[in-house]
Amino acid sequence: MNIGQAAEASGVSAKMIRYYEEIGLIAPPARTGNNYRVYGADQVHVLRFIKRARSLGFSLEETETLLKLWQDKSRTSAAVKDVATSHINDLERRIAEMQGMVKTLKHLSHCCGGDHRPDCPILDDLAGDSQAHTHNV
Amino acid sequence: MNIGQAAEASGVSAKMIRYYEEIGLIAPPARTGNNYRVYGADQVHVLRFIKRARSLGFSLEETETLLKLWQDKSRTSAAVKDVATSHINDLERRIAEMQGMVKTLKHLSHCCGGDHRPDCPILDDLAGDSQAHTHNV
DNA sequence: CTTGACCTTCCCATGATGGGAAGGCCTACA
DNA sequence: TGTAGGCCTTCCCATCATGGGAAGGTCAAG
Repeated sequence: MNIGQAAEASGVSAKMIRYYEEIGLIAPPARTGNNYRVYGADQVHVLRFIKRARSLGFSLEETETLLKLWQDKSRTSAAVKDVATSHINDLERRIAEMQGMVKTLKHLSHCCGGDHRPDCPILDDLAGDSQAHTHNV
Repeated sequence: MNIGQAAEASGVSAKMIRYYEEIGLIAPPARTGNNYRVYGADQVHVLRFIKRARSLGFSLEETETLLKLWQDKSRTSAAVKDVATSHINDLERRIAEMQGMVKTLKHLSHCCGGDHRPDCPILDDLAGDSQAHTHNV
């Protein structure tokens, strides 16, 4: 299987497959006489594993850890769970951060007329105008 | 005021102030005879505006738009609100995406023993083992 | 024999930020 | 007067994951 077909089969672009090889995430595949990379079902399986891990938001570094655990038959499930848990914590931290932004922005937007006039509490807030923090009740 | 003091006063690092100047987000400041950048209260105000916009998750490109609107006295608040609204939508999309990841990960973690044994539904899921999607009820 | 679809490597760009080197300037202190 | 250290300057490099594209080799079908 050439790289294009492996990309098709795994959902990982050819560009990324080469990159993963370059950074040592995956092993260099065999080459044909014309220097083309050749992949088998096993490598495609690994690529799909990576793809799935990435889609769950794991970094390539975390993905590498998970890949090694996957291939280590003497791993403990606790080790895997640790990786997952710290990733969950990271995601939840980022979610909370963004939710804070959304909350502020929605409040400001709500207070903004959104009309033809220039007066805008959103800009007032960005400009540090404390007036903007006052709720017009 | 030198760049270090402007950084201190605005909360934007000297490194970033120079970068914002380089990309045209802020105007090049005056220079002293020894080629040092000099900032006044106005420039610090702009930097604080940028800082605040960044803390609300606006990209530098969006921040530039907001800065221009801020400085344009004939702006409409609708124009500002549009920028804020599309940013809110973007944040909410990303939040939902991450929440989906968290949901899946929590489910898998819940199903994972987290003990000394190697059996792990998290890895099974990443490996595409459909068994892992089965809820053990 | 040509055309088009592959493949190869190499370089560059993204977005926002930090690190650090090499060198210039200024101030305080001995 | 010399020097130490704390600023400043520009320039280059690294991050993280991905894509774009050029220049050139290979292969299969027509």
